[in-house]
Amino acid sequence: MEGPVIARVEPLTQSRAVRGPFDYRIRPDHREAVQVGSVLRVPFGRRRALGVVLELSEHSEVEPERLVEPESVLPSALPADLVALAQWMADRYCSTTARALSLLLAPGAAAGVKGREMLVASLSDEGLAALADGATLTDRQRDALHRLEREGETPAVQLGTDALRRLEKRGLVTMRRRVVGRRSARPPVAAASVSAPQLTTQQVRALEQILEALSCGGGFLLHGVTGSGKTEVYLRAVEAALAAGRGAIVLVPEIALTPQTLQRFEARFGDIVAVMHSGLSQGERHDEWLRLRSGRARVCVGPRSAVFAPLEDIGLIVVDEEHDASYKHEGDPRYDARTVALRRAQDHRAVLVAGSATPRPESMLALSRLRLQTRVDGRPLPRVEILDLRGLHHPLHPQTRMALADLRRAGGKGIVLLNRRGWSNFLSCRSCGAVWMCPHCEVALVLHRGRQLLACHHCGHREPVPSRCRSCSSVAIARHGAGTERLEHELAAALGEPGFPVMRLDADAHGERARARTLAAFGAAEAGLLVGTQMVAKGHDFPDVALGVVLDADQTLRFPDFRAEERTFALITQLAGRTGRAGSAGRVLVQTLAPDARSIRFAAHHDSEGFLADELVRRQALAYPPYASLIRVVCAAEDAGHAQAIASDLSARVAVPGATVLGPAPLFRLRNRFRSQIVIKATGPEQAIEAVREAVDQLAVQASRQGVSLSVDVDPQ
DNA sequence: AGCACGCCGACT
DNA sequence: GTCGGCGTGCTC
Repeated sequence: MEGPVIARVEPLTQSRAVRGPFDYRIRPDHREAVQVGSVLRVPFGRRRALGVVLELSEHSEVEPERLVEPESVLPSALPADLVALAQWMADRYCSTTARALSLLLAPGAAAGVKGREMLVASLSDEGLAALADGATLTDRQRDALHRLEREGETPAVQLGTDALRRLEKRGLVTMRRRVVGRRSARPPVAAASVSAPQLTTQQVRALEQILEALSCGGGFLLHGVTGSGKTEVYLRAVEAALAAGRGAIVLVPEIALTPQTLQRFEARFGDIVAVMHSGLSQGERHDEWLRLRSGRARVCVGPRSAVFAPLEDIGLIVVDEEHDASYKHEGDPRYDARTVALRRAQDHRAVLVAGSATPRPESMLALSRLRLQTRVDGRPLPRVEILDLRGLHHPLHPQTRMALADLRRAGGKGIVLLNRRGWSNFLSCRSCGAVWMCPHCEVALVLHRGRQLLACHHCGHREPVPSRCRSCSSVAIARHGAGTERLEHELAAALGEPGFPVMRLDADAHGERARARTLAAFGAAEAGLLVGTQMVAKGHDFPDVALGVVLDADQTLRFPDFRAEERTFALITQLAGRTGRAGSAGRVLVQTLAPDARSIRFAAHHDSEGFLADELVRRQALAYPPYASLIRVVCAAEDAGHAQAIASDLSARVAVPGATVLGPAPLFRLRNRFRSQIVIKATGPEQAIEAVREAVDQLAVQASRQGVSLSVDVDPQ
């Protein structure tokens, strides 16, 4: 018996119109290497493509003369369970197997990233003899040989490559290239060597339930106020999973600014942790992936893509800050890492623990809840005051101004949150009224004064700041609205002084490094203000923040979306969670034009219980998630008619019992493409997903020929 | 006849 | 996504 000779291969094309699998005959010399999950280079049409083996078989339906052989087998094959996961994702998110597989491949596998090689030297027999018989050697050469004798094979750079090269010529050392891991080895840390803090009663109770489920699987929502010690519960649960000989995945939101969580895992578990973060190069990611695949690392900490960590046996999956929007992938397939985590946990009979201070209604319904109601340091929650901004013409409420002045006088720290970047929202001409718009999108350009440009926040278009109006040549240009840049400027002018710095943190603040520096500076400062977008409310733990201010709480509320309330509640609650100090509770001010909005009221009372109960009632009454599923399909094309036509065709095809189809409705033009959207609301998601998948598959060829791209979003955010 | 273009199917 | 084959219709 020579084993299977046919490989069913999915070619990794991005096109919806190309569907595999395609059969290939496996060469005898490839038979051992080719497994389910193997990545092959295959002839495909008159081109070559990468493909992933979905299945092995003895037979093929294809006529033998048409079968060809793969050219090569790439290293870093995908584990079989991830191949199955990709196929499930393709179905669930109405995408293609090839696109899903591309997301799960080892980082850089497609680009041919390999292990990094390093020149290493070792002592030859002649070299050993030379040391003994006192051959002519320079001091440097003698040192090098002695070290090689003591330590064996050593990286050449440590001994001086030039000296070694001469020794090599004389035959005293041998040099070769060796594949090495890119990340500097971290010291293994014994679990006991890092002192773990004493757990609170509630932490103990939560942990007990999680540990009990480790043998059979289960899903938990760890609902705990900020500072209630959720991370310590995760750490203990991971420890237990490791002790049971299994692995763990810890998902964290995509904020490169919170290395704290990563560091706690590394400090507790040492080199058994693979950390995926945005600071790693592609090669480093690849090496971390290999460490997981080979079992050298058994814990993976990282953002949403870490849910695809190639672990053999997963005992636990943690989703930290489970309400965070970054768990939703914005490319195709538009997967939700929380949903995928649940699926993977089921596959591996693992426990899922989703933690948050502001959980989603979805998780309330789907998971069993564990509560952490007290903070580990006993700190009380801050007083939250709602400031009615109606009828006021100044962007700062008098009480806000007073509070800021008091803060400066007392020498404390404060965070001011404004969810709007830039200097001014939009510019208009005072004489003819023309508004500066993005040439590619139907949105106004935002003024960035510091960078001296107008920018489109949707497509990235930028242009110089105008000195006169394009249509009427007037030089009178009005700047409307204020963003974080202007706010920082004005607060610095009004309050800033050497002992009271005003800093800004938003997506504009040049690069991750600069942001990390800003955070470090604010963390270390005795007093001062941190001004920024929602970024400032996420994940960072600064001690001693006495005042938190939300300048425009309605900004998220005005968003035309059924999750607007949830987002607003979360934003205020997260900021409140960051406010307060050991001695005093701190204070949070919420400026709003809608002081009676439910989300704002509940947040002011720290009542996530009440908010969730109320929100669930509302969702049920309106038949919104989690009581129904939404599927959004966007058709985009340079030709408005084509986009509209495909959308209409789609909406006619997806009508299934139990589903309501809304639209097609036009969306604003984006990146030079007109867009038309339909939304399907269904009580039973499976049927609706299947209907959409079929309709999209049928229309895929026609759409691509008309230059229409289809984007399906199951459970949109 | 020669060719540009659009449509359509194939890709193992 | 990309290619080639094929039909149509225009031009030399």
